[in-house]
Amino acid sequence: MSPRRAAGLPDGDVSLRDHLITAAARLIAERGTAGLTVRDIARAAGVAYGGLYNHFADKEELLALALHAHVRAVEHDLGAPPTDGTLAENLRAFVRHALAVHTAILPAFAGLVGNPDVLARFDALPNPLAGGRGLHTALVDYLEVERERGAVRRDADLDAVATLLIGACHDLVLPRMYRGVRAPVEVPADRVAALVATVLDGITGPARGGPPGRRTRSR
Amino acid sequence: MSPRRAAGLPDGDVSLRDHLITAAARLIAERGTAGLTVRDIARAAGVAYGGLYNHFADKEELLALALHAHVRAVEHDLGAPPTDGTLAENLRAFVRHALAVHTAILPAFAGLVGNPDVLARFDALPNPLAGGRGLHTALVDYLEVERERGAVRRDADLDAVATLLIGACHDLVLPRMYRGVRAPVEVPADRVAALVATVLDGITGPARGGPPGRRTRSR
Amino acid sequence: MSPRRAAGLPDGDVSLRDHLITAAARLIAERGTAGLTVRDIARAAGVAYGGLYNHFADKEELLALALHAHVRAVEHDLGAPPTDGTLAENLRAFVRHALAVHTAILPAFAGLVGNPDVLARFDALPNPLAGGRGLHTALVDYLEVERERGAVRRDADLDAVATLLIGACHDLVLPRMYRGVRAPVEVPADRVAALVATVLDGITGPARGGPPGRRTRSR
Amino acid sequence: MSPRRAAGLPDGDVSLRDHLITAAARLIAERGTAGLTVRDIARAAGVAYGGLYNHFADKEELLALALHAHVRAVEHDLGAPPTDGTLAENLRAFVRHALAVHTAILPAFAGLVGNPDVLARFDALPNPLAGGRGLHTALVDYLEVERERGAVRRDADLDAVATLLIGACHDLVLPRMYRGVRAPVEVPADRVAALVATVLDGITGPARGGPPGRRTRSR
DNA sequence: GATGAATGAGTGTTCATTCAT
DNA sequence: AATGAATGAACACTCATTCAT
Repeated sequence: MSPRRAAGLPDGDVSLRDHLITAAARLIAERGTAGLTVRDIARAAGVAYGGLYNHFADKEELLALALHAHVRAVEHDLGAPPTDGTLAENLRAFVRHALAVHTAILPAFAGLVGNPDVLARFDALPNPLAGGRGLHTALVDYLEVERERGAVRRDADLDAVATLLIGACHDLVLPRMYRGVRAPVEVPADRVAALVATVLDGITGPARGGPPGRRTRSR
Repeated sequence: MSPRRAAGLPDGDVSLRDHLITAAARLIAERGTAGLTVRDIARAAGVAYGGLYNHFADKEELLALALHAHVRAVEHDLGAPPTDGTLAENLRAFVRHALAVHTAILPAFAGLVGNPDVLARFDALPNPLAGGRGLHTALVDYLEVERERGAVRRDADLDAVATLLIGACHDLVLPRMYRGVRAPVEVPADRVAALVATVLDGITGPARGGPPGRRTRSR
Repeated sequence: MSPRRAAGLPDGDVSLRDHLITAAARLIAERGTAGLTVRDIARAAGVAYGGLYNHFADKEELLALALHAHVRAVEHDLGAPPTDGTLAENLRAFVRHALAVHTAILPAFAGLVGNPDVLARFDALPNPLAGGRGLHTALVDYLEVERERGAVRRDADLDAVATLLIGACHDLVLPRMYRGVRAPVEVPADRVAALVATVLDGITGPARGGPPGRRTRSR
Repeated sequence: MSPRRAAGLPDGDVSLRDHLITAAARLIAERGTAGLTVRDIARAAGVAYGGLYNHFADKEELLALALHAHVRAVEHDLGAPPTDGTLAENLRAFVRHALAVHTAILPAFAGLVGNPDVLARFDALPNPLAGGRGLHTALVDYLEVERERGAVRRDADLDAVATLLIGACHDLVLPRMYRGVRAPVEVPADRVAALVATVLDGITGPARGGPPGRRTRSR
């Protein structure tokens, strides 16, 4: 006599625990974490909400795990940005990648500010992004390869580059999030190119080669 | 002839309306906007919560105004970053300024994701940052002056610079916020310098002058 | 030094007390008593709501007086039904009159069920309808005159007639009120005629003179 | 397998939903609908108020159902008026029945003026009175039978008769309701008889047979 | 007397969590 | 183990009434 199987459980070897995490992650992807209730999650999973507490200490634990699953799902869906082009091409692809990642992920995190519980538990899990390394480290690693190849100056601060480029993605995504927009960011190609060109060429000294970045636009 | 004075009102020429906004702004500074209730605000103001509705249409209106007041208070406390040094010095000061601003302000905004009402009303108020121009525009404006002076290349994309530097501040502040840390960010001076140097000098081409940025650190 | 004059008080020799009663009566006429607040009344009077308590013990007292004023206003506006036609004509006019009175008055009373205070105080005031006699007594009085003239049988129970005809008006008005309709009842003339004819002629015995009442309609 | 049982639930096969409806109906019977709160209802049911929302969309839905239950209970308790006597006897019984029905039911409905929601939802339910037909239709139907039998004149307006008799019940009950009296109306038998006699015999023409109605009384 | 801001009990409703079944 | 009704603290908001001015 095995115990009863939950109603909404799909066939196959899936535990209710994993099923709930998956369902919650899907909801997070669709609506962010703000205003998510345990009833919502159980309904999305096709399962009774009380049983949730057989598998998780509380809502926070489930959310932390679902958040993790969501981030992994986003990474899986987006794949890794290509590294087989020129340095500039690769960085532009990386920026587009990071924009997509942040669009998908920030609403999930933002809903949890003031819920340090969930975020603390999330931190205890391995950083899921870029194979456990995080976008930042992934970018630094890539740049190190380029530096070995001589494409990047020896004295370049690769950590700063990562902070600048990934930060720029935050800056482009955040205002949309505040307005509740969930659609993917449509950053024009020339904006992405300008970010990369600025980091590659700097803004001082004699004019550099390559197509010039656009002139200043007022926001 | 005048109506009764609220119990918790400080001495002096302060309306309850302003007192409530101030109290709410203080709470926002201390705890962010997440989970803030009208009773919390009234208690912090030492005042009955019902009276709030004599002065504001609803909680959202008060929050939008308090958010505005909070941002203004932050800006007032921090002052404007200096612009009388070298380009690099000024940009480093700006980055430190933006870091402080974001540390103080992001938790307030992040708690409002999924509450587009408040943000919409906030948007209807004049942008309080940098004399109504916002940090981004302020930075672009400053850089335009430097470009006029010839300190910045003519083809530099100043909008991209602003996005990169302000974005970097987001990137440095966000992880702390997720951990619920409210203390000011302590970004080492050399990290700030590296960000600015990267933007000024780029990372390709022959080595530039000035003190070299630190070599790559893994996070 | 006379005391200050209330802001919204019209010119002339009107006390704030009367002004408030009038304003409240007007609101009752427009919206019934359900959901009426002291703020509504004071705003309608253009006067501070606190001062209300200088003139009335509480909201209930004001409502009772306003109700009374409203009923008197309705009676004044509608005038007395004519009594110079035939018996049937006069009764039809009376029914139309009573329908108008009830349309105007029932919403005021219905909103007060479960507020016995107000109704008790209203009862303590003289019955305003039909010169203090009420519709019922007015109708009985009129019928007594007709009986003296021989138009009505000696053994007729005039009290019963009044209850039947006035009651019929209730029955026609009530369902509309439940649906929140405030527009005047549009009872077709033949329905009014049928009510009067039924009371005059009865429904048994040999056919009577006069135009026959309509046949049964299913409602 | 089954969920927990509510604390205040009586033994036997009763769902909390039905229990709440019953409790609310009892409260309506005792106090009318005016001023009824969800907490009142839950307390009367011996149950936590939050659970109400597991079974009803909102207070209005519960009230509409409770109102319906109340009306059905009243009808059930009173039974159907007999129709096996003479025409006059049957009508007198009907009037007594309608008086009892209105005494029990009017306070419930009157408390809902200005709450059209509840009444709209009540209307969507089948009319519970007289087997779904309503008192008015029931009376008309009965009178049609009598007309077939020749006890009522062919040209009688049966709809008018129903409006007069049922309206008279309103008229007798309403003033008591305004005074908050909830006890059954004690209308003397001769008053009921006079109403019926008036409708049957009219008040004009030669004296009719049967015991004469009482002479006029001033109220 | 007049003012209207201040007060706080009370309202309908939500939702994480418990627990009898 | 799974169920979902039951629970009640918490929420935003209303409004009759008070009272310093």
